Amino acid sequence: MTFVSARHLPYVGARCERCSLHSRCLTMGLEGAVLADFDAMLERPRPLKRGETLVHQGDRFANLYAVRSGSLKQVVAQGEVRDQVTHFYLPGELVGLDGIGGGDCPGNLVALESTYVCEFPFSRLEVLMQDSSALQNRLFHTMGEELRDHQRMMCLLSGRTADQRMASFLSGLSERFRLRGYSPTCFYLSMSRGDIGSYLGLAIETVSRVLGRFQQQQLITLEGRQVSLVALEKLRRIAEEGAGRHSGG
Amino acid sequence: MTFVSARHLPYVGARCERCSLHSRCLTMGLEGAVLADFDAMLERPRPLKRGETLVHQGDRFANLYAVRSGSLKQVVAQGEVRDQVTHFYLPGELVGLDGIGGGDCPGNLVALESTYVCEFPFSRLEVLMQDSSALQNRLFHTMGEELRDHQRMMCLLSGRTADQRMASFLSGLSERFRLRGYSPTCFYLSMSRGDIGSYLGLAIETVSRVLGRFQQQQLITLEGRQVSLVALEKLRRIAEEGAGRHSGG
DNA sequence: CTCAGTGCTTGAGATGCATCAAGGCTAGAA
DNA sequence: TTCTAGCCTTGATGCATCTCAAGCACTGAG
Repeated sequence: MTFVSARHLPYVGARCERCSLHSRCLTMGLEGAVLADFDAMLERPRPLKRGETLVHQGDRFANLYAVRSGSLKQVVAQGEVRDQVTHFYLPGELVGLDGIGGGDCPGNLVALESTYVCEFPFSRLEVLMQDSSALQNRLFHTMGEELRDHQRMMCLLSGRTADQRMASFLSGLSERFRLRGYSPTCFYLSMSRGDIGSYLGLAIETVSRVLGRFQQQQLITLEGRQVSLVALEKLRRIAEEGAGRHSGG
Repeated sequence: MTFVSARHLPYVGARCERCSLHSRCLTMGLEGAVLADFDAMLERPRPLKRGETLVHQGDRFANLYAVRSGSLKQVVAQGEVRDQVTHFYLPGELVGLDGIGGGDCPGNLVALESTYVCEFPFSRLEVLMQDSSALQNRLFHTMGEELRDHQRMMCLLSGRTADQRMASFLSGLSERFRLRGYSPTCFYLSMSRGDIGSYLGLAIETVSRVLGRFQQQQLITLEGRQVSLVALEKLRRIAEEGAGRHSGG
């Protein structure tokens, strides 16, 4: 008989092969023995409460995480500069890739609501990957996607108006929810206006004003953090409009 | 006797083990047979002329590249939105990671001056990595670093003043040159003011004005594209000052 | 219930940077 | 040499967004 640490409650029932996110997780395409090995490797820590920190900036890098339910934000503090939100993580997304090869974790990971994650020790993942090219490919692909996401974000932050950033943010969330089987037009913003502003490079008042404007223009409806995208196509168009700052028109 | 394609001039003399960038390249830590396999895998295409395109946006992703000498920029075109520079690559840096797992290349790669690269077919790299955990680690680490770079860039673009961006850009270049054995205080900007502006999210006129101001303040001296960082420490301090936009002070 | 704290909204004014416009410098072609 | 084209600089102006300030709504504690 073995004991389970206080931190790791026995989610004995949980198994990758039965997980609804299996096909969107690192496990995509894994089968049989490899999937079993993978499953045996991971931990399912107790759920995080809203505001609780999963990983602290500067912690030694050791694990990747997958969000099973709930959501997280990554917050980076840089010296005197005020903290900045660099990422939001939704169910089915892989967390912690930016710590790989860096020795320690580049930011705090904070739960935005009650959140369940799976924990993969990276050192064991490395071993598994040596035996499974499928798993190796999967992780490389996921990192490549994250690089492309960051690139899009850099383009967004550099030379787009507040309206475009907000429209892009909302339609981006919509797409991520849709891909995971949730409603693409009606969802709850688990992050505060302040988090959104920090992420988009806008003052909190600007976030509030833009959302208000969108509501007036009947692009969205808003009740607190519950948002409904009434005119998703128009939002998309705003997000991709040629005329931003720097655009000469 | 085999023929060499017109595109691939016979740099027969070049070998990874003798390359001065060996210890900063993907090959870092590789030895013996693995290094020889690696060497055998790569191509050394003819040098690119200034303005020449190594990879076109939308090309099928196939290769990673390492800069041996010269420099490149990555330019991303997004629909109606004007092109945006998302990256500069200096000698010893790995190019193309953001194409992994994406099917096609996310941006144009354009030489800023006469530039030599090495070309690694990614499919062969994948095979080599199955045999060499050192190589696998190395690539993961490099991708992790690139993610952290992007993160820093996102923080820079979101909520920092023009002066801070420029100071950060210059001290960042300085550091990259230093790490590669070049002078950290005196170097040539192979990119135009327009490229810098696009990269930093500033209008070209602003780039010019900020550089002028820095020169007046005796932080740098400037002759065309030749720059000398007179007060590198002050630049670093400006780059990391708490007071930016959004910082409440 | 009151009170304090937090998150959000709204208004008024300040400002950093983009934009528009003009001119200078350099390199290459004729 | 002159002409042209890029690239860069400098000045004047306008505007998007930040900042400051006030007030509302909600929540939890006492």
